[in-house]
Amino acid sequence: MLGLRASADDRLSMKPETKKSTSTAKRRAPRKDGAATARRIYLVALDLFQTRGFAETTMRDIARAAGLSLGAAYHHFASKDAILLAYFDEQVSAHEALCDERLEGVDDLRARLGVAFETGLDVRREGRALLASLPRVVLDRSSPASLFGETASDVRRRSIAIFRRAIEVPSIAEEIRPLAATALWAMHLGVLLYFVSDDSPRGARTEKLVSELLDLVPPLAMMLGLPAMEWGREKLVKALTDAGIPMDGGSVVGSPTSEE
Amino acid sequence: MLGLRASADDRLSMKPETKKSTSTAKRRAPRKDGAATARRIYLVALDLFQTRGFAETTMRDIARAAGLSLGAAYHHFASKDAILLAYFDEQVSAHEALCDERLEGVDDLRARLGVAFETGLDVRREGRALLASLPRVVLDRSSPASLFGETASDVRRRSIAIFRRAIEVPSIAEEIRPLAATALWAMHLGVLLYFVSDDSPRGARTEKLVSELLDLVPPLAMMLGLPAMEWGREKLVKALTDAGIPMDGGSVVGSPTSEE
DNA sequence: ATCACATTTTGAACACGTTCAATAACCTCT
DNA sequence: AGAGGTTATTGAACGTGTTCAAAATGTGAT
Repeated sequence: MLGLRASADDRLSMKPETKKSTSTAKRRAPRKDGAATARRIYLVALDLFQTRGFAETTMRDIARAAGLSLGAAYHHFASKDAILLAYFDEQVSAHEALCDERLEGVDDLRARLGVAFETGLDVRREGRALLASLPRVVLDRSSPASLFGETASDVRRRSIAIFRRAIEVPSIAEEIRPLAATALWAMHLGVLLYFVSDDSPRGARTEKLVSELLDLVPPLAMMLGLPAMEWGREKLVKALTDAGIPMDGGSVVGSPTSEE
Repeated sequence: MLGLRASADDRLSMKPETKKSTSTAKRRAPRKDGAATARRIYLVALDLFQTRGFAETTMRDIARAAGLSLGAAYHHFASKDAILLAYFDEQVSAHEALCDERLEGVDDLRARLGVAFETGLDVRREGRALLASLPRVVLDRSSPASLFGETASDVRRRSIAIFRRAIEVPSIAEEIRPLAATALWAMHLGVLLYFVSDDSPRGARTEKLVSELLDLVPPLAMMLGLPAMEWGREKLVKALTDAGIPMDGGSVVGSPTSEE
């Protein structure tokens, strides 16, 4: 009902000690149905999240609905946030797949951007309401299950990579692609933020906004590609790299020291 | 020790029912020291936040340190977030005052931008670590004490207004000032995000980043002011206003309906 | 002084996310 | 079959933010 795919299973369990017994060559068969239970919890939880909202759903509700005890639920998911995180992760996977598929054979920059953004919305349309809880999970450094640090920079990286592939056209110079991809990703985040509170039929309002904003990108890119702009381009890239902000999605705010 | 000013007192109590007895002309003298107690809680709380961190400080700690019971603390502040919010509010006030003061007599655009950004950092330098809790409070819609909706759009509005005043120079056309101010404010937010994890001496790294980024703004503004850019400007402004995103800070993500 | 009233304070309670030691179920190797 | 070890599950507990009815404390008018 939510478009989950089996490939997401290995990302469902986020407990660190899960992969510890790989010392010798012994392969231990998955016991009874550990992954299956995790998946059941996951599905039940998402259903509750969508119905009542994230904050209004308690871990006890989830455990009860999944037919487990509270402690058992915590055995499969390190935290409540981790369940949500798995969902966002899965959405990014879906976005990756759908976007790459529809990008096939499309050459025009504007069209490619349209695909990247449209598929991003398509994938999240059903779980739109749930998206409102994203900021808390994504931006809160203190929460251990939260990204921003390393725990799930993976999601960020992959999400940026989607836009990087979308702009792989001759009209966009190689050297500004990382920067452009990150900029588009940021724009995409802003669009999603708007998407959350857009109650027009199927998010039509957001679609229109995206369409008009994207119309501006190719001309802008063409301008920035002009030789007269070289000074600005170089200075911008230098300023950001000097500050330790890599443009490959490794770290968004780039803490100069602690990141390794 | 934190640069608090008396003018912030009226923003300290965020409970709605506080101002209800203004029916007749009777003026009831402030009882004993309601505001004073609130201020004591506020100061003690900030001290604890700075020392141990926001998440690690409990409301019970705050109440004990202020010599009150837990319930009494909640009488003065609706939530833990509300205390933090009061602090951010106060920082914006300090930014307003300091920036307007130093802006006096400065005409050059680049210099004015420098003042606006530098004072923004100056004001927050002491409480830098505490700033890390901002995203949670600012972006979480579910929390009642949190902005994003109406509760504290005031802070946002005033913060944007600072940058609006900074760009009131002839070289910036009237009609793009709202847009430019909001863009600068967003940039300022990004800078603050970087500031939080910058552990160079006094945030020197952030200073440098700001300086290099600001160098790019005047040329960019000049370019955007060119007649050839009119199409893009108009289209951008139209797209954003069509989407219900006002450029005066009323609502950042612009929920098309519920906002009134 | 006394009454009525608003504010302040208290202490106990609630629901929540999370942790933990103990126990049960199961697999693999001998 | 049994031993050793790993995983799954349980139920109780902890500490947290927040709420609430009741009591205390003051203020203004009678």
